[in-house]
Amino acid sequence: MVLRVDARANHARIVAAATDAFAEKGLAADMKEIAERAGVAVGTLYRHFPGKAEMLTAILREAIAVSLAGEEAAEQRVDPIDGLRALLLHEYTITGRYGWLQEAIASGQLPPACLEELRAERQKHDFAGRFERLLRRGMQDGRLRPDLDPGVAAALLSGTVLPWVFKRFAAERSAEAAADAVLAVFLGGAARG
Amino acid sequence: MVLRVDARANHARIVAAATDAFAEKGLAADMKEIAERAGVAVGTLYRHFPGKAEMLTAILREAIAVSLAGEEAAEQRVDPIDGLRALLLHEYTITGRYGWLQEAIASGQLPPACLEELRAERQKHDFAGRFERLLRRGMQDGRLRPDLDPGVAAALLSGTVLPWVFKRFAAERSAEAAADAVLAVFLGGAARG
Amino acid sequence: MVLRVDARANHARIVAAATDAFAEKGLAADMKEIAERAGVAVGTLYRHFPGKAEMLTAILREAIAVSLAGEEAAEQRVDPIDGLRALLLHEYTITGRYGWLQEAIASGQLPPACLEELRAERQKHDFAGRFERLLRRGMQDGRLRPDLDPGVAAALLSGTVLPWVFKRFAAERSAEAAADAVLAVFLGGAARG
Amino acid sequence: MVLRVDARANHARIVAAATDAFAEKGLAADMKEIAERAGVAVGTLYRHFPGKAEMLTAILREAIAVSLAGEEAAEQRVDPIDGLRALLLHEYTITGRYGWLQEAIASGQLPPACLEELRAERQKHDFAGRFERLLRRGMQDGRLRPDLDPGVAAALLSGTVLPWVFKRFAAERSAEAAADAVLAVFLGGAARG
DNA sequence: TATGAATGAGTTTTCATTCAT
DNA sequence: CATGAATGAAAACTCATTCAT
Repeated sequence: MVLRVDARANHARIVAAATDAFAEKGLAADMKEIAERAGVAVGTLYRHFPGKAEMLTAILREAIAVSLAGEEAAEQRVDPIDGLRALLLHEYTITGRYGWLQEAIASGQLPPACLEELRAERQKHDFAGRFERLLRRGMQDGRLRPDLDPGVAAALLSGTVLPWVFKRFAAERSAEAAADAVLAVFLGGAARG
Repeated sequence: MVLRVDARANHARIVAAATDAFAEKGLAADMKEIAERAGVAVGTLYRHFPGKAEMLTAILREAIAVSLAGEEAAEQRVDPIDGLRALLLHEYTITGRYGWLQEAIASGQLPPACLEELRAERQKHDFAGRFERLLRRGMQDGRLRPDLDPGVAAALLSGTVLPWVFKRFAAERSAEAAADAVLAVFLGGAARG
Repeated sequence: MVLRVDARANHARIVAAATDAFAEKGLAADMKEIAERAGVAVGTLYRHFPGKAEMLTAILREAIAVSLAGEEAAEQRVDPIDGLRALLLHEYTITGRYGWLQEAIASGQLPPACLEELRAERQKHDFAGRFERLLRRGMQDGRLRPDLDPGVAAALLSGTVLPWVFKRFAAERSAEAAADAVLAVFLGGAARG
Repeated sequence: MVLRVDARANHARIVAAATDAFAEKGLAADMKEIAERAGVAVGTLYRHFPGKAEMLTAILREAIAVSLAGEEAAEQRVDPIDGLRALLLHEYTITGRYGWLQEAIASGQLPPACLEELRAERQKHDFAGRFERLLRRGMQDGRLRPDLDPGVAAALLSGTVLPWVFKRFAAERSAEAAADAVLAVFLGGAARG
């Protein structure tokens, strides 16, 4: 029982350390560094995960779990525009921690094993899809222009979530302020009244 | 002197092969594979570049050169909205070839040597900054809302250029159609009239 | 902590194997061969030393340490002629193990890094200088001719220490006999009475 | 005919360049560098020599040829002490140019092919042996002590010829002065009176 | 069970040698 | 013939993974 608790704590420490390491160095971060950050020996990593790929899988799983709650909550908002705001806010909140994963997935650098195992869950996590669904609801509700192309509109919003873009425009803003500012431009348009 | 023609051709073949390989496999693409794609022996890579890092630098330099022409032309348009369209169009055109570099730079995975050598040129190439400048001009000209936040607006546009976003929304569109569609949403806003 | 014993043993085995390999093949001896001689895998060499140059540095350091004790003891002899004999004897004893290093240093083939780091210690180890100092003392003491050129005399003695010379004349002699024989000729001169 | 002259000149230039390069960098000097020093392309080296080993063989052959004349002349002197002086002088004169070869042979780093082909000639060139023969003659003539050990005495003299020793004691002396100084100590002995 | 040293396959890099021009 | 670009085997080095302690 006590051991279980210890092991569980170690597991969490390792996942956290690996998440940090990957965020800083990309997938090339090496096992030695992860072990050091976690304060354990390399061998210990292999007691908790069969290998690097599985460690990534675990992080991806965690990322998805963390995301899903917020994403689903956002999508369940009655008002689709509230939903968009909540979704942006949620993604901005986690982009610092998990943005690298987004990039790694996007650029096809994750070991295939990761992706296969998580195909189903990733589907659920696909936030660009969620933006699109919320946008469609907004169009049906009459809150958004009926002639909007939801794919394109989702692209505009979801691009702001990627770390490189986010870091740039939101460097000195709270996530809330960032979400509000993006939504203002997005809804109101840039063209003069 | 005569051989220079051959060597020059090989050089181009190597740069092209490396660009492809990096686009597909990321920076982890190995020298052997690059050589095979270029149809030369590994040693030949090292006759053309001192090492992998310098090869990357060369590609980055080429990418910047290719980008700059289009980016500067776009920025020189008299009408800032024409400029935005031209800039989007230009970036969409090259994102397939050089998007991975954008990501690699963004996520800090390039060898430091690359970045140091090209700091100045990268400044010039910074397209998010160009979006911002064009937007400011539009605001001064009265074509865009005076209360626009140009940083945020630039974020919306420049996010659509990143490969992951671009691939998604523009999969079945020409670059022109994509630019027009993005601009339409961006200028007109998503909210109902 | 416990493993340190193992690792320390391995470290010694590696240094010994490398010393042998370099003695036989010169600096061109390759890491694979050194690993085989030491009975470890190549990777293990790199756990103990950052690279080949540092391995050489370690051997050089060891060589100097081994040399210094004997050389300083020789120089401290009250009787400078005893000192010369002790110094010759000492150098003859280690020339089989470290002579190649002497040659490598002499012919400028060591990686610059080695030399830089050990410049100070090498100064102390400079045995030709020690011969000279002992000779000067002998001249002051009146044991050696006052008109001797100590640099030239040191050259005669220190030349016999180099592996190529030593192997030739001392092939079938003990180090003691060799030192005595050299000293006899050196002190007495070759000319007839 | 004209071409022959050209080719011969090139051959000489290459041998000279290679000799310089090996003297500076040791056997690790690379073909590219030799070609550059000779002012020809690498390919040209291979027109003149089948490979690096044969180039070394050629240099060794030249070194021996250059040495032999002087060494034989020295050995033919009527007075064996004149002979010793002439031999020292001769070796000091060429040690700057060919000393590295002496070291390379001594430390067994020459490709076996070199040595095999030149075994016979090397025998003749063996200057330590010549010192010994001259010393024996001096002993028979009564010019040198009858109880001298000629092998040991030869070691004392021949050690001074090796580049490392020679550079040290003869840095600021002419070859003549060096030979005289060495001979003075050698013949007169270092001991007082 | 945790540790960290050892392993060795896989990369990067070098350089003697070949060969198209 | 000379040239210098290309070749590829061999060396240096890295790092995920294993395993003795």
